[in-house]
Amino acid sequence: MLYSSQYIHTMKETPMDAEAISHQLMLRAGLIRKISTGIYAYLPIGCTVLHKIMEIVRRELNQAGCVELLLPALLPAEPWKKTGRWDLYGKEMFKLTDRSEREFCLGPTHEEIITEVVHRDVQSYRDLPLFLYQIQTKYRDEPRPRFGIIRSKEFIMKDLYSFHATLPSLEEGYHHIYQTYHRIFEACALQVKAVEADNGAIGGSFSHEFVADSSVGETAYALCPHCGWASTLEAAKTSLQSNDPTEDLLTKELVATPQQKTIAEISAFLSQSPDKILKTLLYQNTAGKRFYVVVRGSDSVNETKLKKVIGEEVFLTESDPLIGFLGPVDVPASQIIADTTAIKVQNAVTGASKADHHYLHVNYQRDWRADRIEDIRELQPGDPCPTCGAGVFIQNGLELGHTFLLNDRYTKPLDASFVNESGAMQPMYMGCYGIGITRMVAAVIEQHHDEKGIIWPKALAPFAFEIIPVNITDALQMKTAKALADALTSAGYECLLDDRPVSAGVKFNDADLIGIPIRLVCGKALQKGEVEVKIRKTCEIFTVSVESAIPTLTALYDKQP
RNA sequence: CGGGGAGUAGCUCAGUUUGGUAGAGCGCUUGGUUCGGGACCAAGAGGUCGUGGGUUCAAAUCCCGUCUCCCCGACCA
Repeated sequence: MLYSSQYIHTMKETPMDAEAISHQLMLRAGLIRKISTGIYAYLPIGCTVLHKIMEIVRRELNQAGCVELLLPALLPAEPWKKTGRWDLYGKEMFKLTDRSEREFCLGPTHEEIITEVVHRDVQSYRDLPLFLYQIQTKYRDEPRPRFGIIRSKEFIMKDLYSFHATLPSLEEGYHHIYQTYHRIFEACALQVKAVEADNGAIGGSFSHEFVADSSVGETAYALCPHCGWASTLEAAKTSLQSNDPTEDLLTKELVATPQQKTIAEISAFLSQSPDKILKTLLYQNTAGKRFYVVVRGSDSVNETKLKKVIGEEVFLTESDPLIGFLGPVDVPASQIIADTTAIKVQNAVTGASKADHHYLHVNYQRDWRADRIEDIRELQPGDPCPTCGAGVFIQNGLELGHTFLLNDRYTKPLDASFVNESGAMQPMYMGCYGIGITRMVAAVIEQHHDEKGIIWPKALAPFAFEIIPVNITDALQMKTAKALADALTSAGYECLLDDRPVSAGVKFNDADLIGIPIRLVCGKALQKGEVEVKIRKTCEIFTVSVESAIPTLTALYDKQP
């Protein structure tokens, strides 16, 4: 393939509005172009990489017994209404109507529609289990798209759905896909961890996120260095035990704390450490019902955990005049949700529900009670690992895949039932498993680049070899370059021959930017009958004779990661 | 949704304070000299200064509206 007949437009300067390294490199190397916020076009070499990823995903899934199909991107509203997600999905869903005012959405995900399809065709347990997947563009109206294709309004996802006759079959299928996912990421040279996760809006019982190490990750998760346990903060149970020695319970005391609203201020003003302070947060549901949420001053509430406990959407109230001086004393226990650690704080400091005042020496049972005592605090670095007790780390990563057990969350409302072995009707058990294909491109670049540009792992490289005749007016250089390209191509390797009439430096820098694994230079060494070989990843350079080049190069390529 | 910043040539940006004929570098075109790490010389092309209105003899510049884009935050009492 001649460079001049390809469509590769590199940029010397980094576009101002690109933050993440992968975003900058994709723009500079000419893989993508921005069309609008969160919407990108894939230029030919970006498109090639995308296809390589899709092929790996297909190969591994097909090998694992999954079957590909293609669902529409434009979806009717009815099934979404049946499962309640037409409203639940909220503003993230692109909704539209056709000319006769029928309601549709651009699919943000496809549980409903696949369930409808399967429901029509599958009537017997003999047809189960079933693993169906598609590679399809998804549409989500993200509140804040960012980092190029990492968080965008339109993206390509591989979504797989499994259907089962029994729960054990579902769990077996889940683990099967879990293993397959590790193989997929490994085949794409991605370092990925499986992390216990929250099920999110999709519903279900347990779940994992597959998270890539990345500096631009938006998924915070806890990791145990000792046993390897990992969990997103939204799902992480905290097993912190308060082992304070028992103190004498002192008499509750009202103190003036003018203008001292934050934990930091009160901690300084009263010389109390934050973990001796009770923080009271006021939440309300959409109907305006109040919830007083109590955690230690040193802790934060994880709202995902809180919402799960409450069982509905709640919002932090910011307008109450007593904010800064709220406390659980004298609040009915039915309105209080306390964290498990909060009730153990003895002789605590807390707001007095009176402006500019706090109480000292407040104690659970005696001074306040909560009807609900739950794990709602966010895990903090150094907290004990729930499985082995070692101190956990917290780090960020980039979510590439997510697996869920959905049970009958969708099959029941959509009436996707089958006749089981004993002849009875029952809803199918369902699992769902996604991989962000477009996001993987960015993740690979995040993990494989240097200051000069991208370093493609060979499984994803748009070309295996890049051949550079230093001077295209030199007949010997061009002839040799073309001969090498032809030989490598007929041996089954994709080659890019940079035939542009530009200076050597331009070609070298573009080659480094684009990141083809092996570069061949036909230049001054040709006088000795040699071509120069550069390995992009290691920057190692050596020469080989033209005659022995092909076997040497193919052997070298086959050894590349 | 809240806050901050920015829209001037394909890209990066200057010019705006203090109103007076539209600028630079890179890129692009043509010719020549170069030819192993983003070469040089010469000649060119390219912008209704995001957009609508207002003030003024005169607006990229001042005022009001509007659109788009980027960043940060999305509330821890």
